[in-house]
Amino acid sequence: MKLTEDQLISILRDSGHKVTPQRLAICNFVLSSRDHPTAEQIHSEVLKKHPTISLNTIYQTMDMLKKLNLVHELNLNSNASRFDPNTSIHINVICRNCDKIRDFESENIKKLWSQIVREIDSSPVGQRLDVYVICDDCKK
Amino acid sequence: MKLTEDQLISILRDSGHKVTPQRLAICNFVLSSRDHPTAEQIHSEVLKKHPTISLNTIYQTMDMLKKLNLVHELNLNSNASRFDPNTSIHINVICRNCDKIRDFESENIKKLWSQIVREIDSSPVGQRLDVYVICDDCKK
DNA sequence: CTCCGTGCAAATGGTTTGCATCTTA
DNA sequence: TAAGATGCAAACCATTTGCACGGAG
Repeated sequence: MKLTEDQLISILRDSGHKVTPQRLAICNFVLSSRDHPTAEQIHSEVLKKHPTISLNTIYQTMDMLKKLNLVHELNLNSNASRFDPNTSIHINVICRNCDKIRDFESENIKKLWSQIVREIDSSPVGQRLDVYVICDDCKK
Repeated sequence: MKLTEDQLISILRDSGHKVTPQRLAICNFVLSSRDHPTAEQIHSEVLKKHPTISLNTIYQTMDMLKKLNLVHELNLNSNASRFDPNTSIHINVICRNCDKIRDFESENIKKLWSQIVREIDSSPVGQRLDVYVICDDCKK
């Protein structure tokens, strides 16, 4: 995770949120995840340490993290959203078949992207770059 | 609409689909739309000419159009998907507040795309490029 | 002590499914 | 006449909402 626990706690307190063990557990898992988990997947992971935690709490915490811009939500064509702790400009390489997501970063692409965004006469508050592929596993 | 009715009918027949009045009505509306309508919006529009058409038929027809690559589906953070008849490479400028979508085209996007294809070691089958803004109406 | 967070349960609502009937080719 | 499309109703299921209780500050 790119944030230490102390940094995370500061961010929560500074933004007027209370620090609870459930919140810390959810944030620790999601922010260090490289797998773009669904709410359900976050839930079943955090259940291991907090056996009574509810899905509701996952959703509320993800709303909070979205507002703090610490995660992005990716709505895919399949039912469940996925959460991405990588909030820098990058490409989501997404398999059309199994929804697996791989992050792809490139300086060239960032440069071209910011050039294009400059042409749009509104100030952007975010972006999403998806490239759809059929992943190697699904090609078999 | 970029397709004549005859062209549309040929595409349907060639791909093994029957041509029904409902299908034509839905396709005519969606493919000429510049508004990224939801299934509900398509439904209430087509109801005017076909008072018994069901939402189910809208969904099935949109699935067909997606497979024919005549529309793209955009899942947004709000509940309902929107359908985009512009399947060329472009940017969706989306208002974070009201979900209004404006298409943005630029020569530089093609440059960006060929760069992406060059750098990613899988052949892309599609893409989605979003820029999120707060639109002028919502800024007020 | 007060407010916010948590967790349970119920509600919501877009989308999907099952199936009988109708239509196209 | 056979395969596929339509339309109605019911099912689905991720997410949201309401609310009483509990813990952080």
